[in-house]
Amino acid sequence: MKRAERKQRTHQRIVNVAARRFREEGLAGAGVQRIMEEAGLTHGTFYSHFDSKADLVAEALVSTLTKQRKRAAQAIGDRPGPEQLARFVADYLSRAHRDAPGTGCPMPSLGAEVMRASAALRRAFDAELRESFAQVESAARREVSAIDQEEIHTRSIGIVALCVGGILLARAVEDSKLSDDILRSCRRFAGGGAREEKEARS
Amino acid sequence: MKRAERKQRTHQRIVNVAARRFREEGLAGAGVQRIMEEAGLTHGTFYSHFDSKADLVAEALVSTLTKQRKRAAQAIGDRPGPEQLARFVADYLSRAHRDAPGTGCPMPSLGAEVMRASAALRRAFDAELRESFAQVESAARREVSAIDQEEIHTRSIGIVALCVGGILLARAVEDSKLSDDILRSCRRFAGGGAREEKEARS
DNA sequence: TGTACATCAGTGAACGCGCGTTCACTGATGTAC
DNA sequence: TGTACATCAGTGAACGCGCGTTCACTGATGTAC
Repeated sequence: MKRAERKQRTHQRIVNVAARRFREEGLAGAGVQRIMEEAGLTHGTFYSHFDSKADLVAEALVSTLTKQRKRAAQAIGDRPGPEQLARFVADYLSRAHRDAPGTGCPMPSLGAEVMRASAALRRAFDAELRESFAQVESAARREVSAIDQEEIHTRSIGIVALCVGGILLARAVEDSKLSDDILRSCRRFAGGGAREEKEARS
Repeated sequence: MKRAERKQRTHQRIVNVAARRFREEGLAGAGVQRIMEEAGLTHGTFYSHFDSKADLVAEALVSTLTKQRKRAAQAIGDRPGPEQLARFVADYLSRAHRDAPGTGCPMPSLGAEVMRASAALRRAFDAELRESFAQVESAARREVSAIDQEEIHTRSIGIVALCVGGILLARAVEDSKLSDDILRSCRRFAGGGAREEKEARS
């Protein structure tokens, strides 16, 4: 079974390269040939690993969203307490995250292309997004003392949208002072003001 | 001077078609040839109107951001009062806006591509975004009674980011119930809960 | 254990296509006398 | 006012390029006897 093992490793290598390049250059901007080249292969063998580029996109997208949740879980930490949500927000809306689209959350960088993609890809995105909402919701449940379940739900989705929009805008502008201002304002608006100077991702 | 006038009208027609198609299909997805075809012209004459596709992109982007502010101004209305911000949010985070990317705000649909674009385009985006922040800020100034200037600034940027992220996510998911939930939650999170059932864009 | 064979991950050339861009041209429009 | 000419918005064919995809092949790896 060594052959299958090696193939699987190659497969994963392609997915990893693609996941980074898609986030950096967009789904349309990152081509099969250059992804394969960076993975140390000729583009001919691509189709022995994937049926089509769309398959690679789907696998890479799910992979990055899963990794993003792992990263968020690390930022939130395992100590329960009122600061869990604030830590998530501080990590997500950090300068480090803004400056590294290739290793960050795929929602700001690929969301618009997902919106134009096939129903199948959007369904996959759906499922992943629900997981992310649930993750934030469970952190929110321990955050502010006296809010009801519905408000926790509302607040969790709102914070995720705020984070995604904040990173998107902070990356799109040219002036770095404006960009920093966007990050800072979004962190405060999310209620993470108390920890705003602590940026987990350095 | 009739010739110049006619040319200018043609020029504007191209920009209008492009502005819609860019938002619908992305900057990379909308090609010069099909834009020209839809404007009722052959693609050959494109370069008597623009130096390059990048020029068209810049002009279309500025045009749509300006129009977006006009639309927002209309939604906010001219009556001063505490509901101005809520009206902006209700209009922006409406199902109608979500379902019509081609005529809506370009930030959710094109933000990620702007982030990868030239410094020149990002500077143009910069300037437009500042105007949009200022518009929301002036509405926010009349909204909640006792908040200081800095909080108004923070809140305005936060609300814009929330709106952009909310529309982005609401468009990307496949399940319409989840999408509606995202819009509703973001409206409430923005503090626009009181008016949430009133969707200005029908 | 040694050899002959089958497998299949990876190679490299080629495909049709649409992209952004160029350019020699046409012919209606507006101007000059 | 009528005519001859210049202008230039728009035409249509062509360019080189990189895209996603296909396919006949090679040669190292693992298996069977």
